[in-house]
Amino acid sequence: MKNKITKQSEDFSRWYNDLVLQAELADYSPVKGCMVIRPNGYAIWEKMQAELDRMFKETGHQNAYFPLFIPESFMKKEAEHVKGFAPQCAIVTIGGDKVLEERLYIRPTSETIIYAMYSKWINSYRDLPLLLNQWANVVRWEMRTRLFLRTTEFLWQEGHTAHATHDEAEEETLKILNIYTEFLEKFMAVPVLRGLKTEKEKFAGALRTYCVEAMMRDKKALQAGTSHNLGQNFAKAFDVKFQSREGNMEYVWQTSWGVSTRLIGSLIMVHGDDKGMKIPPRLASTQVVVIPIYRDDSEKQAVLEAAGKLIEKLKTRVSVKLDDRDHYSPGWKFNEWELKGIPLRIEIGPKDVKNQSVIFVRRDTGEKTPVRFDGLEDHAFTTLEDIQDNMYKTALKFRDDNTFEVDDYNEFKEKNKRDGGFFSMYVCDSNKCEIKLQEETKATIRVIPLNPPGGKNGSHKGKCILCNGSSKQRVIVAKAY
RNA sequence: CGGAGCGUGGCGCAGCCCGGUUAGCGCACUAGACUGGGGGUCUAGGGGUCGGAGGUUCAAAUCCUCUCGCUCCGACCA
Repeated sequence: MKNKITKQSEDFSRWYNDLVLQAELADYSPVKGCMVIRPNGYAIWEKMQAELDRMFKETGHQNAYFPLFIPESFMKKEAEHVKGFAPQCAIVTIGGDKVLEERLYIRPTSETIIYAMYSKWINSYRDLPLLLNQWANVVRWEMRTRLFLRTTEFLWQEGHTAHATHDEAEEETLKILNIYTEFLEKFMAVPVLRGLKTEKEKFAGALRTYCVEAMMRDKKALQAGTSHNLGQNFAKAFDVKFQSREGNMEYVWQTSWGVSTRLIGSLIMVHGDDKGMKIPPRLASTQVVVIPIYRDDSEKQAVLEAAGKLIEKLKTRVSVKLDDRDHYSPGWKFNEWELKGIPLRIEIGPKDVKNQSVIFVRRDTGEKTPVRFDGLEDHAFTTLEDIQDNMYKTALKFRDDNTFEVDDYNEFKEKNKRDGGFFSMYVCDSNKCEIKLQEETKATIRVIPLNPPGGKNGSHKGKCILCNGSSKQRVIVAKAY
């Protein structure tokens, strides 16, 4: 009965694996590098999908579905794109029992096949903007995998839009970045840094890649979502043209953007502790678990009856589950639900029934509070709101406490090695400095933040920490997943 | 692909060097009783041809060869 998970402080990586397996979020599959998402994990993904889907639709996007297989010739049309993805693709060469005339790539992402269709569907400026999204699985042949964070097959959504002008495409790219930010912060209680990827880190085939980056409890960065302004690169490769109002044939301006089941990994690593997972209330399919406590049959009857009535009231405001399994002790259940991250636990025993009150136990703080039967459902609701809020604040404070402004390379190297964290520093645009940085410190430029804090005299400019060359603004450097 | 480690009931391991009764332990599981406000106790059970193939031997979980898989650390990536 001692399925203790490894302590975070002992070995973060083992802690993560233990948690994922023991909280029954996912399991290793018989296929190398792939995972099985178990009901506990999938429930979180469904919640994420529901919220994001709503946000996409509210901003005018529609869902569609494109094939899993992509003709090899499509993959090869956009030069940068092929270069970026060819090394990590799975390819079907046989169909039925015949060798295929043209090999079929299993989509690592769907730009190519979607834009082949766009070129067919888009004729006039009246057809724009075209705003589609698909929920799908994709396959990338990874060398090293980790549950949720990097698996050979994963689930995601990919949005693909086409616009008449560069500015509209840019606006769309940023609009999505805002949606991701809002989703991460409001629902996942994960604070993010928004900004631009460097040339080196951007998506293969994009003009610009924007991203949201979050800090995990081990102070490493995780890219939680990306939004690409594709410019006209794919439009040219796939001949996606439209006739403008003025009658000219022009290439469309495109965007693509996505978040994946990796978000579940970030949820775990941002909030989890030595007891297990912490699901933010807004993503919890079960927000409250009620644990009845009794000794004999007469107590059991009285407690369950009272619990039943309370649950009816609770159901009007929160999602609640009664754990009336008889073969586990209350203590066992406490640990079990804490491991699984249920935000709020309500204990009800004979004493409570007598007092017309119950005990609330918060997963975020562990705090125990007696609460009267009267108005219980409202109290549960506001407690959940408070948990949601507190989880965000705690994560934000952790990130802020571990973000450092540095102007001396040696100081950075030492601190990065010793403590880790996010480092705000000046780095110039040259690829050379970026590569040197990575080679010498294992840290990379995670993001060039939007709206950087102003330097002295409101200027953002500074000297590159490596070569002393000029740098337009501070960037965030960190070790990353 | 390079380095390290590991494959023994569902899970975690011991046994292996130094071959030899019936392959053992903890947890989980089943039945029952007592229990129940932070992972309860006792009793009685079920379950393994030791990753796979080949070899050495009177005899292999144990020695040898090959092979497959997994985890961790690096190079690639959401």
